[in-house]
Order: sequence, then structure tokens, then C-alpha cells
Amino acid sequence: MFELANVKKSIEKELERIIQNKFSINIKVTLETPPEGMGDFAFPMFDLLKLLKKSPIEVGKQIIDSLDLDSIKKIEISGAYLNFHVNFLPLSDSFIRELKEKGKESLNFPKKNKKVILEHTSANPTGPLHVGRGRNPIIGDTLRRLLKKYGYDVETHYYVNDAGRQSAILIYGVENLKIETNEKKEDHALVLFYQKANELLENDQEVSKKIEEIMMDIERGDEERIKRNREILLKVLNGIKETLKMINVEFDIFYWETDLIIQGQVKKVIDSLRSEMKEENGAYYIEIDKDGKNEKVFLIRNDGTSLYFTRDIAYHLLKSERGDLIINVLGEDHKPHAELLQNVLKKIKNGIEIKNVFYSFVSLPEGRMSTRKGRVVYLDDLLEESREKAKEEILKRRNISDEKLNDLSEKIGFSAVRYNILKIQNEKQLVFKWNDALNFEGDSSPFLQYSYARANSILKKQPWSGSFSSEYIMEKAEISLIKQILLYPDVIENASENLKPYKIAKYAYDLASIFNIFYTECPVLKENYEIRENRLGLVFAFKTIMEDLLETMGIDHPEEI
RNA sequence: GGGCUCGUGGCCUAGUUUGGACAAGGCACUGGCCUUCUAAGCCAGGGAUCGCGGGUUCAAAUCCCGCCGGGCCCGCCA
Repeated sequence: MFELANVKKSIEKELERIIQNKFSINIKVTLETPPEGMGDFAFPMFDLLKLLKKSPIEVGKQIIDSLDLDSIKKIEISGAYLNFHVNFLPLSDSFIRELKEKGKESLNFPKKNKKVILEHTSANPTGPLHVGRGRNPIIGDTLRRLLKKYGYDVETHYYVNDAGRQSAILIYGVENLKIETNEKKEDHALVLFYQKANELLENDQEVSKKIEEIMMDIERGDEERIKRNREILLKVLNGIKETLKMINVEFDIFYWETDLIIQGQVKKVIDSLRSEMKEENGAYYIEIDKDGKNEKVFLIRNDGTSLYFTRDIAYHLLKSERGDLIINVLGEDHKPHAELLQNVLKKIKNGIEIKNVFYSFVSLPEGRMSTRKGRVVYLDDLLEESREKAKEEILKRRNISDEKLNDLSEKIGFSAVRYNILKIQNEKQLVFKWNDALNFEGDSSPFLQYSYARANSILKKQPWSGSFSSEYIMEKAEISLIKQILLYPDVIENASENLKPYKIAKYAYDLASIFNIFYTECPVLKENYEIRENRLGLVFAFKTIMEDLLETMGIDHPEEI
């Protein structure tokens, strides 16, 4: 499965050997990709030429004369570059044969027998999910799918903050206010209480005091109080789950923050750090080295209750017992917190491996989204809008039953939202614009789904017999397609190792784009037997890989669109 | 003020980790392609001092320094 990368490595090794032998020079050779039409790999000889004080032609010729690898078809000297044309077509024989035999399974990496605990989303259950933090579930869930493919066992967590101030505000609102609403979805109905309570809070000391009391009860571990709260928070959480389901996001575990208090983990953390703790006005802290400076990290308030940070330590210790690698998908605002947490954990337990993936908020042209202030675009509304647009687009093209229309418009509309957010690098700040969020053309999920449907349609008309030989491949478009297909394992590896799910989107788009060119330039069904079967093989390979990519991105892949 | 981060055609993005050949795509715009496997597509075209200024290098969007602009963070909040 890794032949293409191996070919590259073997050329690099061979070049290093030849340069050593011929010129007695030890250099590390890194091949790069030349511009279109100039071969497959390029070796820049600048360093070598400088050392040897010879012309590129002279040095190039000497290298070419001593290089003898089956995989190389042709070598050209172009300026100070040595361009390698690789005979990679034969690689496609085994690749496609394996796809035929094992299907998508052949695309999975070997099991690593390592478990990843992946926490993402973890939005406060005080209102519906909004687009501002909408990147979190999309990045998180794509990582889950990607890392599984890459050979990890993955357990996903949603950390439910039921111990915090935000939750207490909602609880106060629900228990003390009366608000009429005909919102059917409970997260949308209950957020009104949260917003109203926040409003009251601003200029009413009494309200503020009552909320403090709720928080206090929780943090002291009042189980009655906690139980009542959860009933309310769960309603909001269920609304959030519904939204997540629409974009194909699901979790293994919902972990309630207050469990850490009730079950004693917080106390354990405090006990284990007690010897290092110092006191200040009745509160306790430890000192942590941060960029050479000592920083106070408070763990216990002067009223004896724990802080979010303390509970987060406990939670990460718990996660470290459940898996080998902890990955958190976090908003950029958590950066300092997360770094501090890693430092503290090092003090408590050795060898905890944590990787944090940060993303920037999606904002509105008029500023940051805020549930409290009501300046938000809810994910539900965006999804609804996208579904409607998908319906319109479908009806422009075909007449189908209402049932099919509903199904298809969700698969196209919801996916478009997921893709349009996923495709952008996490840390890039993103200003929400309806036009971009609802993009259905070019670099978009309908484009991918469309190319997939085209492939599917061909195979439906004429199933592939399974015979394929790269000898029959000669068209430019066919070769580009094979080349792109063979890159698949490298892309999965790169995206997984660097925890960059958007790399999958980029690759999938390029692949679909190349397939569309192939589709236009290389008719399949009307060719003679050999050519037809070979092209069917290519279409099959494309279809299988595209399906796999779409699944990895959590995007639906209807057979026809 | 300090720290982190982003800045690429009118708009959006890839490329930055590991420096290399004319900076690659999408949207929008202009023109062409459906009696032939789905035109959500394909082809062609115009449009970029890669925020600014220095430096390192044979070679800088990429590395280093300074500056400018946007975002985030600097709690006994979460």
C-alpha cells in the first residue's frame, strides 16, 4: 500500500549512495515535486554543484549513468534540477487488485493497539450549539474517524460542565422565571431562560447571590442539587445531541463534571498535591514554572470548594487511565489553560501524553458570537437553511418523490455545512458568511458527492469484471487519476500524524477534480473490452477511495444526487 | 503593556513544519462545451508588489529581526 512513498525513498537512498561513491560527498537527498509535466520527483542539485564547482549537465550525466532502478523510466536535466519520470503505473496493478479483493478494508492501516481518548465539543449545556464553536465537533469527529482509520482505538468524550457558573445561571432561570415559548426543541426553549437570567444578573444583587448559592451547593457535592440540575441540563444536552446527529457526530461517553466531585477524584488530586500547596487568604495554590517564571495556580477557593482547573486535572488523570494518548479539541481561548494543565500533570504523573488541537472561533462580521447576548447563528438554523438550499438545487435538476427529496436534501445540505467548515485550517480565523457556509459549487461537498455519484452511475450501468492491467493505461487523465489515488496512504498518514483533518478535504477535492477531468476526457462504456475494463477498474478504485474519504470526513455519500 | 496566533488576486482558501523551477485552487467576472457514462461538471481568459521594512542564502510566501493590522488570552471564571 505504500509503494509510491517507497519509490521516492529508494531513489533518495540511491542518489545518496551514488554521490558518496562518485564524489565522496555526504549529503541528505530530499526529493521534491516538480511543476506539472516535468516528471514525478525532482532533485535540486544546487548544493552539490556548488561543492563540485561543475556544471549541472556534467554532474547530472554522471549521476544518470550510475543510476539503475527499475522504477525509473526517464531522467532529465533541467537547469540545476534532475527530474525523474517514475514508472509508477505497475504499482497500480497491486493497489487496484487489493481494493478489488478487500474493498475499503484494504485502506485501513494496521492496528496500533493504542487507545486515544479524544475529547471534543464539550459545550456548556446552556443553549443550542452555535456556529462560533461549530468547528469543534467537526474537527473532533473527523479526527475520530481519521485516527481509527490510521489504526488507533478511539474513545470520544463530551465533558459536560454541570459544575460551572454558566450552568448555575441556567438552573436559576428555569427554577425562578416563567417564559412562554413555542420553541419545540428544548435547547432553543431553555436558552431563553439562560439569556433572561443573565440579564437579571447584571443589575440584581439578589439574583447574583442565589446563583452563587447554587454553585456552592454543587461544589460541596450536594447530590440532590446535582441530580435536579442534571435533569434540566440533560434536556439542553439532548437538543445539542440532536444537532450533532445531523452532522453525523456521535460520542462514546458523556462525562459529567460533578462526577469528579461526587466520586472523590477531585479530593485525590488535592491530596496528592497537598505537600506543595501554599495558602493565601484562605485559598490554596501551587507554583508552576511558566516560561521561567513562577505562576500561582489556585486549586482551592477560600470557601474550600474546588476550581474548574482542579477538576480538569482530575478529569485528565481519569482519561490517562483509560487510554494511551489524550487528545483535546479546544477553542483558542483555552490555550494558556491547556498548557498550564500539561505542566501540572507532569508533576503528578509521569508519561501522560496529551495533544491539543486548537481552533479559532467563527465570528460574525459584527463581532464574536455570544449566546448570552443573543448575537449568534445557531447551527440548527444554518443546517436548516442549507437543507432548504439543497432542496431547491435538487428540484432544479430532477423530479423526485417528497420522501427522497427530504432524505437527499439532508445528505447534501448538512454535509455541505460540515465540509465548508472542515476544509479550512483550524487556526485560521473565520468570519461567518452565508454564501461561504452554503457553498455547493467548486470546492464543496456536493462537488465530491457529485463525482462519486457519477462513478457510481457508470458502475451501475456496467459492473467491473475485475480485470485490470496498467499496460492499457495511456491517457493523461488516466495517469493523473492513478497518481492521485496512489497518494492516498501518504495523505492519511500526514493528516493523522499532524492532527490536521483539513488535509483530507484538500486531497478529496483534488481527487474529485481529477476524476471529473477523467470523466470528461475518457469515456468508459463505449470503449472496446480491454480499455473499458481498465477504465471501469479506475472508476471502481476512485469510487472506493472517495467513499472512504467521505466517510472519514463524516459526509454522506448517496448513490445518486 | 506582555504572551499566543492569523495576514496570499475583488472575496475565500492551499502552499509555511522540511527554503528551490513561472505562487496553486475555489467564489465572483468574460467567452465556449449537453442528439455521447448525471452541466452541482469540463475547457479557455482577465485579475497577486504573498501586510510593510530589513537580514540570512546561489535561492525566501516559507527561516531570523523589527514594525503595522485583525483575533484570542493575561481571574480564588469556565
